[in-house]
Amino acid sequence: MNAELALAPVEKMKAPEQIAEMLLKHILGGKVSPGEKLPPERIFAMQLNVTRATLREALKKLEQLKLIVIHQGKGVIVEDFHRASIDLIFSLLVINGEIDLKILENILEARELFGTDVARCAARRADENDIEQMKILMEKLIKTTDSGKLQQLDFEFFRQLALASKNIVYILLMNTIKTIHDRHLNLFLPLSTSLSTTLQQEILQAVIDGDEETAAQKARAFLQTGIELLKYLKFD
Amino acid sequence: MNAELALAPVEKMKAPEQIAEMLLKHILGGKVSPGEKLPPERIFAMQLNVTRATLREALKKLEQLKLIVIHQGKGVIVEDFHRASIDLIFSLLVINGEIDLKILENILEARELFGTDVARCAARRADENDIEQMKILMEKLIKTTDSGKLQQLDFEFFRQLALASKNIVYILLMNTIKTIHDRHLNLFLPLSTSLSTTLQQEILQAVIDGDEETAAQKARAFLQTGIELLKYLKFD
DNA sequence: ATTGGTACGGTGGTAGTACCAATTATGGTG
DNA sequence: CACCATAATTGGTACTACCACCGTACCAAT
Repeated sequence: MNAELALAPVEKMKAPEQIAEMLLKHILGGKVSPGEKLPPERIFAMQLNVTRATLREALKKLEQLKLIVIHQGKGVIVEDFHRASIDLIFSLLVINGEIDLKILENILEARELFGTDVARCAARRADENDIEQMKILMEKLIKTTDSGKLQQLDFEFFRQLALASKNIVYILLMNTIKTIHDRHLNLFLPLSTSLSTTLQQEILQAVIDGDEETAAQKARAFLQTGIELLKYLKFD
Repeated sequence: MNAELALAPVEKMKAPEQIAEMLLKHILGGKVSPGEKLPPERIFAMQLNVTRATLREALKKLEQLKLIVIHQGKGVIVEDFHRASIDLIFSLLVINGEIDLKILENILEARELFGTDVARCAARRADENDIEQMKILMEKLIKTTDSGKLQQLDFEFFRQLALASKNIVYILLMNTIKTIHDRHLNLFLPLSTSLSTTLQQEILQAVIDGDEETAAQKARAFLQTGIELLKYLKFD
Protein backbone atom coordinates (compact mmCIF):
# COMPACT_ATOMS: atom_id res chain seq x y z
CA MET A 1 0.00 0.00 0.00
CA ASN A 2 1.59 3.24 -1.10
CA ALA A 3 1.37 6.16 1.17
CA GLU A 4 -0.62 8.81 -0.58
CA LEU A 5 1.89 10.99 -2.25
CA ALA A 6 1.03 14.58 -1.50
CA LEU A 7 2.03 15.56 -4.96
CA ALA A 8 1.59 18.93 -6.42
CA PRO A 9 -2.11 19.41 -7.10
CA VAL A 10 -1.04 19.30 -10.71
CA GLU A 11 -3.27 22.01 -11.94
CA LYS A 12 -1.97 22.49 -15.40
CA MET A 13 -1.83 26.16 -16.02
CA LYS A 14 -3.76 27.01 -19.13
CA ALA A 15 -2.25 29.52 -21.47
CA PRO A 16 -4.21 32.60 -20.36
CA GLU A 17 -3.36 31.86 -16.77
CA GLN A 18 0.32 31.49 -17.53
CA ILE A 19 0.34 34.70 -19.46
CA ALA A 20 -1.50 36.53 -16.71
CA GLU A 21 0.95 35.31 -14.12
CA MET A 22 3.91 36.21 -16.26
CA LEU A 23 2.54 39.67 -16.89
CA LEU A 24 1.79 40.02 -13.21
CA LYS A 25 5.37 39.36 -12.26
CA HIS A 26 6.47 41.68 -15.01
CA ILE A 27 4.34 44.52 -13.70
CA LEU A 28 4.85 43.91 -9.99
CA GLY A 29 8.55 43.57 -10.67
CA GLY A 30 8.55 47.11 -11.94
CA LYS A 31 9.52 46.19 -15.47
CA VAL A 32 6.74 48.46 -16.66
CA SER A 33 5.62 51.54 -14.80
CA PRO A 34 2.11 52.85 -14.23
CA GLY A 35 0.97 54.91 -17.17
CA GLU A 36 3.05 52.97 -19.65
CA LYS A 37 1.43 50.94 -22.37
CA LEU A 38 1.72 47.25 -23.11
CA PRO A 39 2.42 46.21 -26.70
CA PRO A 40 -0.58 46.15 -29.05
CA GLU A 41 -2.54 42.92 -28.72
CA ARG A 42 -1.67 41.64 -32.16
CA ILE A 43 2.06 42.13 -31.74
CA PHE A 44 2.05 40.98 -28.13
CA ALA A 45 0.10 37.86 -29.01
CA MET A 46 2.59 37.08 -31.75
CA GLN A 47 5.51 37.56 -29.38
CA LEU A 48 3.92 35.21 -26.86
CA ASN A 49 3.08 32.80 -29.63
CA VAL A 50 -0.62 32.70 -28.77
CA THR A 51 -3.81 33.96 -30.33
CA ARG A 52 -5.24 37.33 -29.60
CA ALA A 53 -8.25 35.65 -28.01
CA THR A 54 -5.98 33.80 -25.62
CA LEU A 55 -4.01 36.91 -24.77
CA ARG A 56 -7.21 38.85 -24.27
CA GLU A 57 -8.45 36.36 -21.71
CA ALA A 58 -5.28 36.95 -19.77
CA LEU A 59 -5.60 40.71 -20.09
CA LYS A 60 -9.18 40.56 -18.88
CA LYS A 61 -7.96 38.93 -15.73
CA LEU A 62 -5.44 41.69 -15.05
CA GLU A 63 -8.07 44.25 -15.90
CA GLN A 64 -10.36 42.89 -13.25
CA LEU A 65 -7.53 43.05 -10.76
CA LYS A 66 -7.40 46.69 -11.81
CA LEU A 67 -3.76 46.31 -12.68
CA ILE A 68 -4.38 47.48 -16.22
CA VAL A 69 -7.03 49.38 -18.11
CA ILE A 70 -7.93 48.50 -21.67
CA HIS A 71 -9.30 51.17 -23.98
CA GLN A 72 -10.42 50.67 -27.52
CA GLY A 73 -8.33 52.73 -29.86
CA LYS A 74 -5.81 53.60 -27.18
CA GLY A 75 -4.26 50.42 -25.93
CA VAL A 76 -3.50 48.68 -22.66
CA ILE A 77 -2.28 50.95 -19.90
CA VAL A 78 -0.60 49.74 -16.72
CA GLU A 79 -1.94 51.03 -13.41
CA ASP A 80 -0.35 51.47 -10.03
CA PHE A 81 -0.79 48.24 -8.11
CA HIS A 82 -1.52 50.27 -5.00
CA ARG A 83 -4.85 50.99 -6.67
CA ALA A 84 -5.62 47.40 -7.53
CA SER A 85 -8.14 44.95 -6.17
CA ILE A 86 -7.63 43.20 -2.86
CA ASP A 87 -7.46 39.95 -4.81
CA LEU A 88 -4.01 41.04 -5.90
CA ILE A 89 -2.86 40.17 -2.40
CA PHE A 90 -2.39 36.56 -3.50
CA SER A 91 0.18 37.58 -6.06
CA LEU A 92 1.87 40.04 -3.75
CA LEU A 93 2.30 37.43 -1.05
CA VAL A 94 4.37 35.17 -3.22
CA ILE A 95 7.41 36.34 -5.13
CA ASN A 96 9.18 33.67 -7.15
CA GLY A 97 7.79 30.96 -4.94
CA GLU A 98 8.99 32.73 -1.82
CA ILE A 99 6.62 34.16 0.75
CA ASP A 100 7.00 37.86 1.39
CA LEU A 101 6.99 37.98 5.17
CA LYS A 102 6.17 41.66 5.24
CA ILE A 103 2.99 40.99 3.30
CA LEU A 104 2.18 37.99 5.43
CA GLU A 105 2.49 40.16 8.49
CA ASN A 106 0.08 42.65 6.93
CA ILE A 107 -2.39 39.90 6.20
CA LEU A 108 -2.22 38.54 9.71
CA GLU A 109 -2.73 41.99 11.12
CA ALA A 110 -5.86 42.44 9.04
CA ARG A 111 -6.99 38.93 9.86
CA GLU A 112 -6.76 39.63 13.54
CA LEU A 113 -8.80 42.79 13.23
CA PHE A 114 -11.43 41.02 11.17
CA GLY A 115 -11.58 37.78 13.01
CA THR A 116 -12.05 39.60 16.24
CA ASP A 117 -14.99 41.62 14.99
CA VAL A 118 -16.43 38.59 13.25
CA ALA A 119 -16.55 36.80 16.58
CA ARG A 120 -18.06 39.84 18.22
CA CYS A 121 -20.76 40.18 15.58
CA ALA A 122 -21.41 36.46 15.66
CA ALA A 123 -22.00 36.61 19.41
CA ARG A 124 -24.42 39.45 18.76
CA ARG A 125 -26.36 37.97 15.89
CA ALA A 126 -25.99 34.21 15.71
CA ASP A 127 -29.26 32.34 15.44
CA GLU A 128 -30.11 28.77 16.44
CA ASN A 129 -29.08 27.39 13.09
CA ASP A 130 -25.66 29.05 13.18
CA ILE A 131 -25.00 27.66 16.63
CA GLU A 132 -26.25 24.25 15.57
CA GLN A 133 -23.83 24.19 12.64
CA MET A 134 -20.95 25.30 14.81
CA LYS A 135 -21.69 22.63 17.35
CA ILE A 136 -21.61 20.00 14.65
CA LEU A 137 -18.27 21.28 13.45
CA MET A 138 -16.96 21.32 16.99
CA GLU A 139 -17.92 17.66 17.38
CA LYS A 140 -15.91 16.72 14.35
CA LEU A 141 -13.10 19.02 15.37
CA ILE A 142 -12.63 17.27 18.67
CA LYS A 143 -12.60 13.81 17.14
CA THR A 144 -10.18 14.61 14.36
CA THR A 145 -6.53 13.80 14.61
CA ASP A 146 -5.31 14.17 11.05
CA SER A 147 -3.43 17.42 10.82
CA GLY A 148 -4.66 18.46 7.41
CA LYS A 149 -8.25 17.54 8.06
CA LEU A 150 -8.09 19.34 11.35
CA GLN A 151 -6.97 22.53 9.72
CA GLN A 152 -9.74 22.20 7.18
CA LEU A 153 -12.35 21.85 9.88
CA ASP A 154 -10.77 24.61 11.86
CA PHE A 155 -11.31 26.94 8.98
CA GLU A 156 -14.84 25.76 8.44
CA PHE A 157 -15.50 26.71 12.02
CA PHE A 158 -14.36 30.26 11.41
CA ARG A 159 -16.27 30.31 8.20
CA GLN A 160 -19.43 29.43 10.08
CA LEU A 161 -18.56 32.15 12.55
CA ALA A 162 -18.44 34.60 9.67
CA LEU A 163 -21.81 33.40 8.44
CA ALA A 164 -23.17 33.94 11.93
CA SER A 165 -21.89 37.51 11.89
CA LYS A 166 -24.54 38.14 9.25
CA ASN A 167 -22.22 40.56 7.49
CA ILE A 168 -21.69 39.57 3.88
CA VAL A 169 -18.51 41.63 3.71
CA TYR A 170 -17.00 39.56 6.48
CA ILE A 171 -18.20 36.37 4.86
CA LEU A 172 -16.57 37.23 1.56
CA LEU A 173 -13.38 38.45 3.15
CA MET A 174 -13.18 35.17 4.98
CA ASN A 175 -13.06 33.51 1.58
CA THR A 176 -10.05 35.58 0.69
CA ILE A 177 -8.27 34.53 3.83
CA LYS A 178 -9.25 30.94 3.25
CA THR A 179 -7.76 31.04 -0.21
CA ILE A 180 -4.51 32.25 1.27
CA HIS A 181 -4.58 29.44 3.77
CA ASP A 182 -5.36 26.87 1.14
CA ARG A 183 -2.51 27.95 -1.07
CA HIS A 184 0.00 27.98 1.73
CA LEU A 185 -1.21 25.31 4.07
CA ASN A 186 2.33 24.64 5.14
CA LEU A 187 2.60 28.05 6.73
CA PHE A 188 -0.33 27.43 9.01
CA LEU A 189 -0.03 23.73 9.61
CA PRO A 190 2.27 23.98 12.61
CA LEU A 191 -0.31 26.20 14.21
CA SER A 192 -3.21 23.83 13.87
CA THR A 193 -1.29 20.84 15.09
CA SER A 194 0.19 22.51 18.11
CA LEU A 195 -3.09 23.77 19.38
CA SER A 196 -5.94 22.16 21.16
CA THR A 197 -9.50 23.15 20.38
CA THR A 198 -9.91 24.88 23.71
CA LEU A 199 -10.04 28.38 22.32
CA GLN A 200 -12.55 27.45 19.66
CA GLN A 201 -14.75 25.90 22.30
CA GLU A 202 -14.54 29.03 24.36
CA ILE A 203 -15.44 31.13 21.35
CA LEU A 204 -18.42 28.94 20.65
CA GLN A 205 -19.58 29.17 24.23
CA ALA A 206 -19.27 32.94 24.19
CA VAL A 207 -21.29 33.07 20.99
CA ILE A 208 -23.97 30.90 22.54
CA ASP A 209 -24.03 33.16 25.58
CA GLY A 210 -24.16 36.21 23.38
CA ASP A 211 -21.07 37.48 25.18
CA GLU A 212 -19.56 39.70 22.54
CA GLU A 213 -16.44 40.78 24.35
CA THR A 214 -15.42 37.33 25.44
CA ALA A 215 -15.97 36.01 21.95
CA ALA A 216 -13.86 38.80 20.55
CA GLN A 217 -11.15 38.30 23.10
CA LYS A 218 -10.92 34.56 22.57
CA ALA A 219 -10.87 34.98 18.83
CA ARG A 220 -8.06 37.48 19.12
CA ALA A 221 -6.13 35.11 21.31
CA PHE A 222 -6.49 32.39 18.74
CA LEU A 223 -5.52 34.58 15.83
CA GLN A 224 -2.52 36.03 17.58
CA THR A 225 -0.94 32.63 17.80
CA GLY A 226 -0.56 32.91 14.04
CA ILE A 227 1.43 36.05 14.49
CA GLU A 228 3.61 34.39 17.06
CA LEU A 229 4.29 31.71 14.53
CA LEU A 230 5.42 34.30 12.06
CA LYS A 231 8.03 35.58 14.44
CA TYR A 232 9.62 32.17 14.53
CA LEU A 233 9.66 31.98 10.77
CA LYS A 234 11.54 35.21 10.58
CA PHE A 235 14.48 33.68 12.38
CA ASP A 236 14.72 30.64 10.17
CA MET B 1 -21.53 81.99 -20.37
CA ASN B 2 -23.16 78.58 -20.27
CA ALA B 3 -23.23 76.56 -17.13
CA GLU B 4 -21.26 73.36 -17.58
CA LEU B 5 -23.65 70.58 -18.43
CA ALA B 6 -22.98 67.68 -16.12
CA LEU B 7 -23.81 65.07 -18.70
CA ALA B 8 -23.49 61.34 -18.29
CA PRO B 9 -19.91 60.14 -18.73
CA VAL B 10 -21.18 57.85 -21.50
CA GLU B 11 -19.64 54.53 -20.60
CA LYS B 12 -20.58 52.05 -23.27
CA MET B 13 -20.90 48.51 -22.03
CA LYS B 14 -18.96 46.09 -24.19
CA ALA B 15 -20.48 42.74 -24.96
CA PRO B 16 -18.54 40.63 -22.44
CA GLU B 17 -19.37 43.10 -19.73
CA GLN B 18 -23.06 43.03 -20.57
CA ILE B 19 -23.07 39.28 -20.64
CA ALA B 20 -21.24 39.06 -17.34
CA GLU B 21 -23.70 41.43 -15.72
CA MET B 22 -26.65 39.56 -17.11
CA LEU B 23 -25.28 36.26 -15.91
CA LEU B 24 -24.51 37.78 -12.56
CA LYS B 25 -28.10 38.83 -12.05
CA HIS B 26 -29.19 35.44 -13.27
CA ILE B 27 -27.07 33.65 -10.71
CA LEU B 28 -27.57 36.03 -7.80
CA GLY B 29 -31.28 35.99 -8.57
CA GLY B 30 -31.28 32.29 -7.89
CA LYS B 31 -32.26 31.31 -11.42
CA VAL B 32 -29.47 28.76 -11.30
CA SER B 33 -28.35 27.05 -8.15
CA PRO B 34 -24.85 26.19 -7.01
CA GLY B 35 -23.70 22.93 -8.52
CA GLU B 36 -25.79 23.36 -11.63
CA LYS B 37 -24.17 23.74 -15.00
CA LEU B 38 -24.45 26.55 -17.48
CA PRO B 39 -25.15 25.65 -21.10
CA PRO B 40 -22.14 24.52 -23.15
CA GLU B 41 -20.18 27.47 -24.50
CA ARG B 42 -21.07 26.82 -28.11
CA ILE B 43 -24.78 26.65 -27.48
CA PHE B 44 -24.78 29.46 -24.98
CA ALA B 45 -22.84 31.72 -27.31
CA MET B 46 -25.32 31.00 -30.07
CA GLN B 47 -28.24 31.79 -27.78
CA LEU B 48 -26.64 35.09 -26.81
CA ASN B 49 -25.79 35.77 -30.42
CA VAL B 50 -22.10 36.28 -29.73
CA THR B 51 -18.91 34.39 -30.47
CA ARG B 52 -17.47 31.85 -28.10
CA ALA B 53 -14.47 34.12 -27.59
CA THR B 54 -16.75 36.92 -26.46
CA LEU B 55 -18.71 34.66 -24.16
CA ARG B 56 -15.51 33.23 -22.74
CA GLU B 57 -14.27 36.68 -21.78
CA ALA B 58 -17.46 37.15 -19.82
CA LEU B 59 -17.14 33.74 -18.20
CA LYS B 60 -13.54 34.46 -17.25
CA LYS B 61 -14.76 37.44 -15.33
CA LEU B 62 -17.27 35.43 -13.36
CA GLU B 63 -14.65 32.77 -12.81
CA GLN B 64 -12.35 35.27 -11.20
CA LEU B 65 -15.17 36.37 -8.95
CA LYS B 66 -15.32 32.70 -8.04
CA LEU B 67 -18.96 32.61 -8.98
CA ILE B 68 -18.34 29.81 -11.46
CA VAL B 69 -15.69 27.22 -12.15
CA ILE B 70 -14.79 26.18 -15.65
CA HIS B 71 -13.39 22.72 -16.34
CA GLN B 72 -12.35 21.33 -19.65
CA GLY B 73 -14.54 18.43 -20.61
CA LYS B 74 -16.96 19.05 -17.75
CA GLY B 75 -18.51 22.41 -18.34
CA VAL B 76 -19.24 25.56 -16.40
CA ILE B 77 -20.47 24.98 -12.88
CA VAL B 78 -22.12 27.62 -10.73
CA GLU B 79 -20.77 28.15 -7.22
CA ASP B 80 -22.36 29.48 -4.07
CA PHE B 81 -21.91 33.23 -4.04
CA HIS B 82 -21.17 33.03 -0.33
CA ARG B 83 -17.85 31.57 -1.40
CA ALA B 84 -17.09 34.24 -3.96
CA SER B 85 -14.57 37.04 -4.02
CA ILE B 86 -15.07 40.21 -2.03
CA ASP B 87 -15.25 42.05 -5.34
CA LEU B 88 -18.69 40.56 -5.72
CA ILE B 89 -19.84 43.07 -3.14
CA PHE B 90 -20.32 45.64 -5.90
CA SER B 91 -22.90 43.49 -7.58
CA LEU B 92 -24.58 42.52 -4.35
CA LEU B 93 -24.99 46.13 -3.32
CA VAL B 94 -27.08 47.01 -6.33
CA ILE B 95 -30.12 45.02 -7.37
CA ASN B 96 -31.89 46.34 -10.44
CA GLY B 97 -30.50 49.78 -9.91
CA GLU B 98 -31.69 49.82 -6.32
CA ILE B 99 -29.30 49.89 -3.39
CA ASP B 100 -29.68 47.00 -0.98
CA LEU B 101 -29.66 48.80 2.35
CA LYS B 102 -28.84 45.64 4.24
CA ILE B 103 -25.67 45.23 2.23
CA LEU B 104 -24.85 48.91 2.55
CA GLU B 105 -25.15 48.57 6.29
CA ASN B 106 -22.73 45.63 6.18
CA ILE B 107 -20.27 47.64 4.16
CA LEU B 108 -20.44 50.59 6.50
CA GLU B 109 -19.91 48.29 9.45
CA ALA B 110 -16.80 46.85 7.87
CA ARG B 111 -15.67 50.31 6.80
CA GLU B 112 -15.88 51.56 10.34
CA LEU B 113 -13.84 48.67 11.65
CA PHE B 114 -11.22 49.15 8.98
CA GLY B 115 -11.06 52.89 8.94
CA THR B 116 -10.57 52.93 12.66
CA ASP B 117 -7.64 50.55 12.55
CA VAL B 118 -6.21 52.30 9.53
CA ALA B 119 -6.08 55.53 11.51
CA ARG B 120 -4.55 53.72 14.44
CA CYS B 121 -1.86 52.10 12.32
CA ALA B 122 -1.22 55.35 10.52
CA ALA B 123 -0.61 57.10 13.82
CA ARG B 124 1.80 54.32 14.67
CA ARG B 125 3.75 54.16 11.43
CA ALA B 126 3.35 57.32 9.39
CA ASP B 127 6.64 58.78 8.21
CA GLU B 128 7.48 62.35 7.27
CA ASN B 129 6.43 61.88 3.69
CA ASP B 130 3.01 60.50 4.63
CA ILE B 131 2.37 63.44 6.91
CA GLU B 132 3.60 65.85 4.28
CA GLN B 133 1.16 64.43 1.73
CA MET B 134 -1.69 64.57 4.17
CA LYS B 135 -0.93 68.18 5.02
CA ILE B 136 -1.04 69.08 1.36
CA LEU B 137 -4.39 67.36 1.00
CA MET B 138 -5.67 69.13 4.07
CA GLU B 139 -4.72 72.49 2.58
CA LYS B 140 -6.74 71.77 -0.50
CA LEU B 141 -9.55 70.31 1.56
CA ILE B 142 -9.99 73.49 3.52
CA LYS B 143 -10.03 75.69 0.46
CA THR B 144 -12.46 73.60 -1.53
CA THR B 145 -16.12 74.46 -1.68
CA ASP B 146 -17.36 72.34 -4.57
CA SER B 147 -19.26 69.42 -3.13
CA GLY B 148 -18.06 66.77 -5.56
CA LYS B 149 -14.46 67.90 -5.49
CA LEU B 150 -14.59 68.01 -1.73
CA GLN B 151 -15.72 64.44 -1.53
CA GLN B 152 -12.97 63.43 -3.90
CA LEU B 153 -10.32 65.09 -1.74
CA ASP B 154 -11.89 63.70 1.35
CA PHE B 155 -11.38 60.24 0.01
CA GLU B 156 -7.84 60.97 -1.07
CA PHE B 157 -7.16 61.96 2.50
CA PHE B 158 -8.30 58.59 3.76
CA ARG B 159 -6.40 56.92 0.99
CA GLN B 160 -3.25 58.62 2.17
CA LEU B 161 -4.09 57.52 5.67
CA ALA B 162 -4.22 53.94 4.42
CA LEU B 163 -0.86 54.37 2.73
CA ALA B 164 0.52 55.66 6.02
CA SER B 165 -0.76 52.55 7.78
CA LYS B 166 1.88 50.67 5.80
CA ASN B 167 -0.43 47.69 5.52
CA ILE B 168 -0.99 46.73 1.90
CA VAL B 169 -4.16 44.87 2.81
CA TYR B 170 -5.68 48.05 4.17
CA ILE B 171 -4.48 49.99 1.16
CA LEU B 172 -6.12 47.60 -1.25
CA LEU B 173 -9.30 47.34 0.76
CA MET B 174 -9.50 51.10 0.70
CA ASN B 175 -9.61 50.83 -3.08
CA THR B 176 -12.63 48.58 -2.80
CA ILE B 177 -14.39 51.07 -0.58
CA LYS B 178 -13.42 53.89 -2.89
CA THR B 179 -14.93 52.06 -5.83
CA ILE B 180 -18.18 51.76 -3.94
CA HIS B 181 -18.11 55.45 -3.17
CA ASP B 182 -17.33 56.36 -6.75
CA ARG B 183 -20.18 54.33 -8.10
CA HIS B 184 -22.69 55.71 -5.67
CA LEU B 185 -21.48 59.21 -4.98
CA ASN B 186 -25.02 60.32 -4.39
CA LEU B 187 -25.29 58.19 -1.29
CA PHE B 188 -22.37 59.86 0.36
CA LEU B 189 -22.66 63.37 -0.98
CA PRO B 190 -24.95 64.65 1.75
CA LEU B 191 -22.36 63.55 4.26
CA SER B 192 -19.47 65.42 2.75
CA THR B 193 -21.35 68.61 2.32
CA SER B 194 -22.83 68.72 5.77
CA LEU B 195 -19.54 68.23 7.49
CA SER B 196 -16.67 70.51 8.16
CA THR B 197 -13.11 69.25 7.98
CA THR B 198 -12.69 69.44 11.71
CA LEU B 199 -12.56 65.69 12.26
CA GLN B 200 -10.06 65.17 9.49
CA GLN B 201 -7.85 67.84 10.98
CA GLU B 202 -8.05 66.16 14.34
CA ILE B 203 -7.17 62.84 12.78
CA LEU B 204 -4.19 64.36 11.06
CA GLN B 205 -3.01 65.97 14.26
CA ALA B 206 -3.32 62.69 16.12
CA VAL B 207 -1.32 60.96 13.42
CA ILE B 208 1.37 63.62 13.65
CA ASP B 209 1.45 63.19 17.41
CA GLY B 210 1.55 59.45 17.05
CA ASP B 211 -1.51 59.27 19.27
CA GLU B 212 -3.03 56.01 18.10
CA GLU B 213 -6.14 55.99 20.23
CA THR B 214 -7.16 59.54 19.44
CA ALA B 215 -6.63 58.93 15.75
CA ALA B 216 -8.75 55.79 15.96
CA GLN B 217 -11.44 57.52 17.94
CA LYS B 218 -11.68 60.49 15.58
CA ALA B 219 -11.74 58.24 12.57
CA ARG B 220 -14.54 56.22 14.09
CA ALA B 221 -16.47 59.39 14.82
CA PHE B 222 -16.14 60.44 11.22
CA LEU B 223 -17.12 57.08 9.81
CA GLN B 224 -20.09 56.71 12.07
CA THR B 225 -21.67 59.77 10.56
CA GLY B 226 -22.08 57.67 7.45
CA ILE B 227 -24.06 55.16 9.41
CA GLU B 228 -26.24 57.89 10.82
CA LEU B 229 -26.94 58.96 7.29
CA LEU B 230 -28.06 55.47 6.43
CA LYS B 231 -30.65 55.52 9.16
CA TYR B 232 -32.26 58.51 7.58
CA LEU B 233 -32.33 56.81 4.23
CA LYS B 234 -34.21 53.90 5.69
CA PHE B 235 -37.12 56.13 6.54
CA ASP B 236 -37.42 57.69 3.14
C1' DA C 1 -6.31 82.84 -36.99
C1' DT C 2 -9.97 80.02 -35.25
C1' DT C 3 -13.23 76.61 -35.84
C1' DG C 4 -15.10 72.48 -37.62
C1' DG C 5 -14.95 68.75 -40.96
C1' DT C 6 -12.55 64.80 -43.11
C1' DA C 7 -9.38 61.09 -43.94
C1' DC C 8 -6.06 57.86 -42.44
C1' DG C 9 -3.45 54.74 -39.37
C1' DG C 10 -3.23 52.38 -35.02
C1' DT C 11 -5.56 49.58 -31.66
C1' DG C 12 -9.09 47.18 -29.25
C1' DG C 13 -13.87 44.59 -30.10
C1' DT C 14 -16.29 40.90 -32.28
C1' DA C 15 -17.35 37.24 -35.69
C1' DG C 16 -16.60 32.70 -37.88
C1' DT C 17 -14.41 28.34 -38.35
C1' DA C 18 -11.46 24.52 -37.40
C1' DC C 19 -8.92 21.58 -34.57
C1' DC C 20 -6.71 20.03 -29.99
C1' DA C 21 -7.35 18.17 -25.20
C1' DA C 22 -9.75 16.63 -21.09
C1' DT C 23 -13.83 14.42 -19.37
C1' DT C 24 -17.72 11.69 -19.47
C1' DA C 25 -20.88 8.47 -21.41
C1' DT C 26 -21.40 4.44 -24.13
C1' DG C 27 -21.20 -0.09 -25.28
C1' DG C 28 -18.81 -4.16 -26.11
C1' DT C 29 -15.88 -7.89 -24.01
C1' DG C 30 -14.03 -10.96 -20.51
C1' DC D 1 -20.91 -7.83 -13.26
C1' DA D 2 -16.53 -5.69 -13.88
C1' DC D 3 -13.54 -3.81 -17.07
C1' DC D 4 -11.64 -1.40 -20.81
C1' DA D 5 -11.68 0.65 -25.52
C1' DT D 6 -14.22 3.99 -28.07
C1' DA D 7 -17.18 7.70 -29.19
C1' DA D 8 -19.55 11.88 -27.84
C1' DT D 9 -19.43 16.06 -25.17
C1' DT D 10 -17.23 20.16 -23.71
C1' DG D 11 -13.71 23.44 -22.81
C1' DG D 12 -8.87 25.24 -24.84
C1' DT D 13 -6.45 27.34 -28.60
C1' DA D 14 -5.40 28.79 -33.33
C1' DC D 15 -6.09 31.46 -37.65
C1' DT D 16 -8.46 34.93 -40.21
C1' DA D 17 -11.30 38.80 -41.26
C1' DC D 18 -13.78 42.79 -40.35
C1' DC D 19 -15.97 46.41 -37.29
C1' DA D 20 -15.54 50.39 -33.95
C1' DC D 21 -13.08 53.75 -31.55
C1' DC D 22 -9.20 57.02 -30.82
C1' DG D 23 -5.69 60.19 -32.16
C1' DT D 24 -3.55 62.91 -35.47
C1' DA D 25 -2.89 65.56 -39.40
C1' DC D 26 -4.63 68.01 -42.92
C1' DC D 27 -8.18 70.59 -45.31
C1' DA D 28 -12.13 73.81 -45.55
C1' DA D 29 -15.12 77.33 -44.05
C1' DT D 30 -15.74 81.33 -41.43
